[in-house]
Amino acid sequence: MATGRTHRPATRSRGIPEATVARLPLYLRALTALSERSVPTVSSEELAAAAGVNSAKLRKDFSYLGSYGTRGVGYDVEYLVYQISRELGLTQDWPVVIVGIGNLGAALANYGGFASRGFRVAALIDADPAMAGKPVAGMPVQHTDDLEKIIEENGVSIGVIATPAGAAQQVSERLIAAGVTSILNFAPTVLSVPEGVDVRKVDLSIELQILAFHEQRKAGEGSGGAGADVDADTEPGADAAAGAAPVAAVEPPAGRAAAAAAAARKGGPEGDVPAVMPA
Amino acid sequence: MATGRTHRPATRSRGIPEATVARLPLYLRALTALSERSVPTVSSEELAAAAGVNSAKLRKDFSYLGSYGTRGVGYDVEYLVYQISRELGLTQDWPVVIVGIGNLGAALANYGGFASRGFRVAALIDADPAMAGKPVAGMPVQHTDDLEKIIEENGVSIGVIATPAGAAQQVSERLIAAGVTSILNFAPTVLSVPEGVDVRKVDLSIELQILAFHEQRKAGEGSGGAGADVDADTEPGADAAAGAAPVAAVEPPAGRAAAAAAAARKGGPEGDVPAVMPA
DNA sequence: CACTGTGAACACTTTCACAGCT
DNA sequence: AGCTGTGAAAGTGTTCACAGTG
Repeated sequence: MATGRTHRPATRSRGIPEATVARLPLYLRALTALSERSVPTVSSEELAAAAGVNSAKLRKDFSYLGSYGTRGVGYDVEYLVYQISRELGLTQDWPVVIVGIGNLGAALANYGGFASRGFRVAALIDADPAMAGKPVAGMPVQHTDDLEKIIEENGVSIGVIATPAGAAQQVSERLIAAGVTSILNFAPTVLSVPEGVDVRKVDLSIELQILAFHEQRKAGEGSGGAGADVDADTEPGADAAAGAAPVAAVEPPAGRAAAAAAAARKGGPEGDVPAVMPA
Repeated sequence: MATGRTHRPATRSRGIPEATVARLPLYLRALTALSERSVPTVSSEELAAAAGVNSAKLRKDFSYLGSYGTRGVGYDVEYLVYQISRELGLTQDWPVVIVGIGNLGAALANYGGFASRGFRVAALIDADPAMAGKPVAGMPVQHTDDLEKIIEENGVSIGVIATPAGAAQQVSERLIAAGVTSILNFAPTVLSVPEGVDVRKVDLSIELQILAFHEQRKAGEGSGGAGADVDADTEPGADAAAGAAPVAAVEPPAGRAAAAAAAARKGGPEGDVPAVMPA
């Protein structure tokens, strides 16, 4: 148990590390695939490979759930599927609402994996009156005016926000006031929410920017100010140059005034990073 | 990602921690907003609040980039925008291709923030011949047959996969063979790629499952230890919330046979967690 | 004085390596 | 013999608190 920070009740340690929780869905997916192929048992090694992690990590993760394996044999697939599902709360049904039915919202609504795993789309909500009543994914879009009613009547506690950035904060406040306590936010904004409400964020441009950072490292940078590509991110086993990365030279640093000008030029036509979808 | 091997050169390295890299886009977004309001300087405290992190973390993050602030004053907004953009590689143009133009692919193609920040959609690619030529986001969809040609001609090094799960691995292999070295994967599969290729994953059902886990904690389970929640990001506001969360009790554990049966019952109609979009 | 920049403490995560069970 | 489960070590990330500076 290591250093218990404050006093954790010595009961069955219910404290599953966040990093482990984030991997459970991965294991579950791999296990489900095995289950469909009627594979009865897996070793930590096999399952880890399927989930894309290493086996020590997997075993450690499972050890937080309990001792569900059999030494010398491995894990019973069906049993583990059940245990992980239960741990994740997927043995109950979670009604969710999707707010903002643009391209992205529609894509989410059509997402099959939703229904198959304990989640049920209870309603699609959009602010555009022209959308109201239109069927999306076999379900009529409802107007934002009814948001509170919909949340309450369906006992919704998880909301998905797929609105433009400008609307997201307000939508989140209405969702929360109506009883939602978990939000999955696709709008490119930081939501500020009261304690006790969980927010997870999915943000395309952040992901791309992180990729660009690493991509830049791979490309050139052999010499000069920035130093060698220290973080031996990986060996260029397969020649990174193949793709002829863009060569545009980075403008050299300059005095603050000049730099500021350069930065200002970048200001796009749109305001802040705009919303993922237009309506 | 990179198996960090043995000794790290003790040179005061350019090694920016991954966690910091992941936050730079957040800072950049907040700074861009300030820049548009012509705010000349920010303190770490203010900027941190806008980005949803705490100020110590922000200062530490910036310290990896260099000393870009002024003691007693704060940071010059324009200057920081430029420095972070440069660090992230956004001063150059990154052509990207999107493969799989279903609902999600179309949503991504229409995503405005793409273009405004160093990323340019070079092509939309889909396997459906019926899609070929159709305009999406003002751009004709091209057929998968031409994938390699498109990648090479445009010098694309970043690919976005928005295909069904079943196609993702193969698509990634073709992208990589053609020169792509960074992939943003929206398909619910673990991609296996050679060393030197970065993959980032965006997965709706994983995010929902993580939310469900925490949601479940909030609902029942009042007695046990774990009380705190995930991410205490912003300042505590009103504690309100108080939603009526679903109360359905989790089925009690049972003997292995019974549990397995229960688990089996859950097997969804669809195969594995299906793709986000139908292509 | 206000605010940055940073060493040092602390907390969390991953990895190692092996004891222990079947 | 084979594989799980887990302490302990190593590595990463976060927070504290204050020295240093404009």
